[in-house]
Amino acid sequence: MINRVVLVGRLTADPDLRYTPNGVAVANFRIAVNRPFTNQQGEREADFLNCVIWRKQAENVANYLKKGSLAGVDGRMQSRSYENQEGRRVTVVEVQAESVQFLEPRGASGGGGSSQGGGYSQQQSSQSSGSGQQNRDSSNLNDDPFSDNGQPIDISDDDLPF
Amino acid sequence: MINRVVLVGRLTADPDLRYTPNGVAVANFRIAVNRPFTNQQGEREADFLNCVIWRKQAENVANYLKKGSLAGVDGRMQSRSYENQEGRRVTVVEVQAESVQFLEPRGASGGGGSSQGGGYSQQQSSQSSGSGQQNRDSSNLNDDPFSDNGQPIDISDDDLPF
Amino acid sequence: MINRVVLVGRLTADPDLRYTPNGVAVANFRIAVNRPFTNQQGEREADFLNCVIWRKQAENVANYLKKGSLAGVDGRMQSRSYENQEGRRVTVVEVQAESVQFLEPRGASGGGGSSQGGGYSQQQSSQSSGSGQQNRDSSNLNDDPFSDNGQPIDISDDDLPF
Amino acid sequence: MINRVVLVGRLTADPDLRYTPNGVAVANFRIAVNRPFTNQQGEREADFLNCVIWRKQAENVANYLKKGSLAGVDGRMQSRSYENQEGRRVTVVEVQAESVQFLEPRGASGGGGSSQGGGYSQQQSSQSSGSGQQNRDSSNLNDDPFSDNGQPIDISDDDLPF
DNA sequence: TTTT
DNA sequence: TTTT
Repeated sequence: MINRVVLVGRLTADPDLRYTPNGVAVANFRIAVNRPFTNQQGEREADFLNCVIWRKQAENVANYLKKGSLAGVDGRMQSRSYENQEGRRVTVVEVQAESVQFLEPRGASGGGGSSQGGGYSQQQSSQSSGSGQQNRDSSNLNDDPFSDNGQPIDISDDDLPF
Repeated sequence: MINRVVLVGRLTADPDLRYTPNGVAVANFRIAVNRPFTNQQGEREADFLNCVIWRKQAENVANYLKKGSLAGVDGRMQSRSYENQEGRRVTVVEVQAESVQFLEPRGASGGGGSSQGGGYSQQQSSQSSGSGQQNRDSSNLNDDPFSDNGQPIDISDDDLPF
Repeated sequence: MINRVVLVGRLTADPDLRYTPNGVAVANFRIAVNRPFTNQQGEREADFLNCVIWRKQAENVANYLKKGSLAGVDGRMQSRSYENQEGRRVTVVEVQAESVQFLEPRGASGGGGSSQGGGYSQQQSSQSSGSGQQNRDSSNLNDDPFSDNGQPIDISDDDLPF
Repeated sequence: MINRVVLVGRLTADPDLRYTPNGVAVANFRIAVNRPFTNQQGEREADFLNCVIWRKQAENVANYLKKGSLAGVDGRMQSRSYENQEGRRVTVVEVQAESVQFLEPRGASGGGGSSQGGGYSQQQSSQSSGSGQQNRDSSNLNDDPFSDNGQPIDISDDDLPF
């Protein structure tokens, strides 16, 4: 069924690169997309959208994008559901990116990040992309799957559909 | 900034139509979009995506779509953040639909719903669509903004950007 | 770079299935997409868009879609340029489909076509799809690449980027 | 019906701004979108797509974009058909842009153009955009509707659907 | 919690 | 919690 998302926005933080136990790279990043209209108070709001990308492109994203970088994303909307510590069922919606385009000119420093500059190149998914059933450690006190920085993720490669 | 979503899927339940205190119609509905690949167990999974549509189109959606109906949605991804009873900050991502296309042939009955059939017509947003800062009653025990069926929603029309 | 198209419309004719000399299937079809507004005369116009799809999906399209069928297309816009008999350079824009969704309910007969019914299934490109530099026979009197029905197409498989 | 296009690419020439007899601004521009794969010869090709935008945004495009500028386009595919001097019917496909995003950092000079720099701002269509039945002068020797620079276009405002 |  |  048709499921297509295209976004252009800026990273709100440096990307978070990890590896599955089998060595598959996966990067999470969040982009802020400014709305085309202002709210009742005359302020321009933004939407904050989590994105996931796999394999070689994940490493490229980690190497070339940082907080503040302008990037384009072409992918699919994906929903994922888990139970938090209060036993409440939480549904997370994120974008499974199939390709990411770096829109920062080469040598630009977009924000307060730490890595090297981008350069208008584009990453294309080899496969029609992945899945990302990130069955993170449920004993993790933090149930926001985008904030458990630091630890390796406990995805079995059996969960990956490629 | 570019923010574009196109989905085709089936309603998981009848749409939920409400009115703001000022009489603006707003419909919430969820669609299931089957993934183009199967998971490790060979099962075809789906993504469940919440959609919002405003005004005249909201009433059309409520009149012509029901549980099981096939529909196409063209819109934008929107994020919204609120605090639940545990004081935890929850971020909700939904699709602000700008237009909805009914893909059920006229007279078809897609599922177990209750309303009348669809018919391949399409609704187009007059304005570049709305917002949906649905600041629902915070005393509501249920903090899933898609499950507080029944009560009127307490959106001030001042919150609507059109 | 980002190049994304999503269409839902009806086939204006039966799909045209061919094979390259190396046996790669390619189907051309045209879909009519009704505009969301009416013109000055109050008539609803449509856009007529040529689409191309390769390999297994091409055969599925030929088998399950016919004139009048409702279909969804997810793909990329592609331009192609050739010289017509008058020596005039003509640019053709078509959609390279990466996936096609059949939106006709199983058993439905959409229009005046000839083949069997569709059925809500979807075809997904195995690769991030193809190209289609259809360097058709330039001695062909007809320089509309979508109307040279009948003859085999003279694409060398060397021209295919996969 | 669903008809959605999103592109990111670079202008192949300065935009062409004109006015209808009734004073409605319309800008034509062509963008080159690099393909995500290389051809048989290992070269990266591009698609060249004509875009049209109306009213206030047309003037912004003319003021802020020039040859070489990086831009994002969100719009619809539109087909238009006319007869050339040889009496041959020619179909043109172009993108009716609903919004254009300037992706060149402020002060950047993207290419060999002539006008001033862009600046990451975005133009949003007030209406769900326009049409563009650009019934150009049929006595014009050149039947490429994107190359008849210089003369005013003979669109009656009656042809505009807004 | 989920649609065919 | 957020980007320019």
